[in-house]
Amino acid sequence: MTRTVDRRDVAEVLDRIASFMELQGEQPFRVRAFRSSARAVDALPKPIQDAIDDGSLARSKGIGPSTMQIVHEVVTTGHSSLLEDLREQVPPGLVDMLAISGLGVAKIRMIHERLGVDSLPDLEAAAREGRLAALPRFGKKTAENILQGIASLRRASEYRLLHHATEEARHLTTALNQLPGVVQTQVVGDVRRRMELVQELVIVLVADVPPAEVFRRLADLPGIHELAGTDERVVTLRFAGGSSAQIIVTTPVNAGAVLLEATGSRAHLDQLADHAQSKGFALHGAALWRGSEFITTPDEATMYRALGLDTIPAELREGHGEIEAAAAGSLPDLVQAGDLKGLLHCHTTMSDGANTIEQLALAARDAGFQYLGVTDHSQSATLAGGLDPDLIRDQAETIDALNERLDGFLVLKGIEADILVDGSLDYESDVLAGLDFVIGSIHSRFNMSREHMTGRLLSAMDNPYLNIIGHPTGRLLMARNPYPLDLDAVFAKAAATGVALEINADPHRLDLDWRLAARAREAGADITIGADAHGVAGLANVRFGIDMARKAWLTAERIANTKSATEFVAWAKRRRPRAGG
DNA sequence: GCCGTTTTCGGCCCGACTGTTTTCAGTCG
Repeated sequence: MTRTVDRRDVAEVLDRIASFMELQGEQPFRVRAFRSSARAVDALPKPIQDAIDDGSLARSKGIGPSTMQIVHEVVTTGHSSLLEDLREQVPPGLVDMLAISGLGVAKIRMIHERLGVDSLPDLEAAAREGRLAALPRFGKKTAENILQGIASLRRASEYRLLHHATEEARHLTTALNQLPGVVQTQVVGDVRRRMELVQELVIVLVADVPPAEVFRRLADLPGIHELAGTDERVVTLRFAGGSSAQIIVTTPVNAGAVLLEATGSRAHLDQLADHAQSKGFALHGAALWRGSEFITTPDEATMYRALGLDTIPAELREGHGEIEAAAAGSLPDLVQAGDLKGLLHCHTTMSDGANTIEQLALAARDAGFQYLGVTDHSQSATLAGGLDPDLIRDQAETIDALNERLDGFLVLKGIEADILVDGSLDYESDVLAGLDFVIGSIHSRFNMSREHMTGRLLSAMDNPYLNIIGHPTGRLLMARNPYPLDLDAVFAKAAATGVALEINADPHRLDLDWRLAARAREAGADITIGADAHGVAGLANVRFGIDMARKAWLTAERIANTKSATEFVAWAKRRRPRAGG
C-alpha cells in the first residue's frame, strides 16, 4: 500500500519534471510553467484532495489542464508516467546536481558530455581528482565550490525543515489517535523542542494496552511500509515514500518520565539527571527512582515537581541554564502566539507578493491581529518589483483609503529597503519620512569580508529612519550559510541605537537563529518577529518566529510587535530627528 | 505549459554584478 499522497509530494513531482525538462533543453517557458505549478500546489492552504474536490486547485494561478492531469495521476496512482518517461531519457543524477549552488544546466551538460559523469558520487570523484578543474570554463575554485555543495546536499538529506516535520507529525498523530487503546499521543523530540532542523520524528503513545498489541495495530495503518522494532517499547515506522518516524509506547503511570526522556535534549537530560541525584533521586531507563522505589509520573509536571523544579517549557530544554532557573523559580514568562498584536514584514502584489494589501489585511484581522505592516521590496530589487518613490506614494494612498474602511484594524506603511554596500538605504530621507516604519535588509554582495559586512550593518543602523534589520545574517537553512559578521558588535549597536533585530519567521530562514537571538537579548537589543509573508498563507509563518523567540528565552515586552499599533509607530518614530530641529 | 484576451496566439519578471576565466553562467530578490 502506498502512503497517502500530500501536496508536497505532488509539488515535488512537478518540480522534478521541470528539472528533467530543463536538462533536456526544453523551452525555458515550459520549464518555468511546471515550476510555477509546483509552487502553486505547495502553497495550497488545504489538503490536495480537498482542493481537487472543491475545484480550487483547478482555479489556482499556474495550474492548467496539463498539470491538472498530472496532479490527478499522482494523487490516484502515486506516480507520474511523464516523470517516469523523463527518467528514462535523462540520468536522475544530473537532476540532483541542479541542487548544487553554482551548477546550472549548461555546466551540468558539459560535465556529463565531457566526463561522462551522471551521479553525485561520480561528480565528487571527478572534482577530487582534478578532472573537473581541467574542463574549459571550470577551475580549481569551481571544483572546491562543487565539493562544498555536495557536502551540504548530504547534510540536507539527513534533516527536514521544522515546518515540514511539523506537518508530517500532525498527519501521523491524527492517524495514531484512531488506534484503539491509545489514550494520548504527543509529538516529542526535536519537533516538540521546535528545533529549526529536525533529524527524526518521534511520537510517544500513551496506551492502556500492552505495547505488542499497539504495534500489531500499527502495522495495519494505511501507508506503513515496514515496522522495524528496536526494543519492546520502541518501533520505527518506515513509509513507502522513504521517510520514517519513531514511535515510543508507554503506560499512563510512567508517561511523564517517558515524555521527558523522549523530548530531550541530551544536554537537558544529563543536567536533569545530575540535579535528580543531588535530590536523592535517580533517572534510569526513562523512569524516576528513589533507591529501589519506582515513582509514578503520570505527567511531566509531576516529575519536575518531584525534583523541586517548575515545569520547564519544551522549547527551553537545551541545557542553557533552564534547570537552575526552574529551581530558583525564575523561568521567564515566555512570549506566546497571542501576545503578537501586529504582523510585520509582508509583501504584496505591488512587489513580489501573491495577494493585495486588502487581502492580507483581512486575513490578518481574521487571524486576530490588530495591525499589518506592509513592507514591499525597495527600488534596488528590480526583479522582485521593488517600489520607486512614486509607487510608494501610490501605495500610501491605497493604504489610507483602506484604513478608512477597516474598522478597528490598521495597515501600517513600511518598506523593506535594501542596505547597499556602503550601508546606506536605497531611498532618501524624505521618502522614508513618509512611512510608519522601515526594515533594512541585505540582499546583495553576500561575500564581503567580515569586517566590511559588519561595517555595512553598523553604518545602516546610524540611519534614524531604520527600525529593523531584516533577516540579519542572510542564512537559508541547508541552502546558504550566513554572511560573516561580528555579531557582538551588531548586537551592541542595536541596543545602543534602538534598532531592532528581526527573527524572520520564514521557515527557510528562521534568522536570527534562536541561539543568536538569546545573545541579542542579553545584549539588550529589541527584537521583532517578521512574517516575511509573500501571500496570505505566509502570514501563518509567525508561529515559527514565536517558537524561535521562546527558544531564545524572550518575553513579550522584548518584542516590538507585541505593542499596540499606536505604541509601535511611536516606537518606530522615536529615532527620527524632530521637525524643525 | 499557462495566461489572457485586443479570444486561438503571443508573451511570459531584470539587469547589475560576480567569480572564474578570458566571454559567460550563475546569483539576488
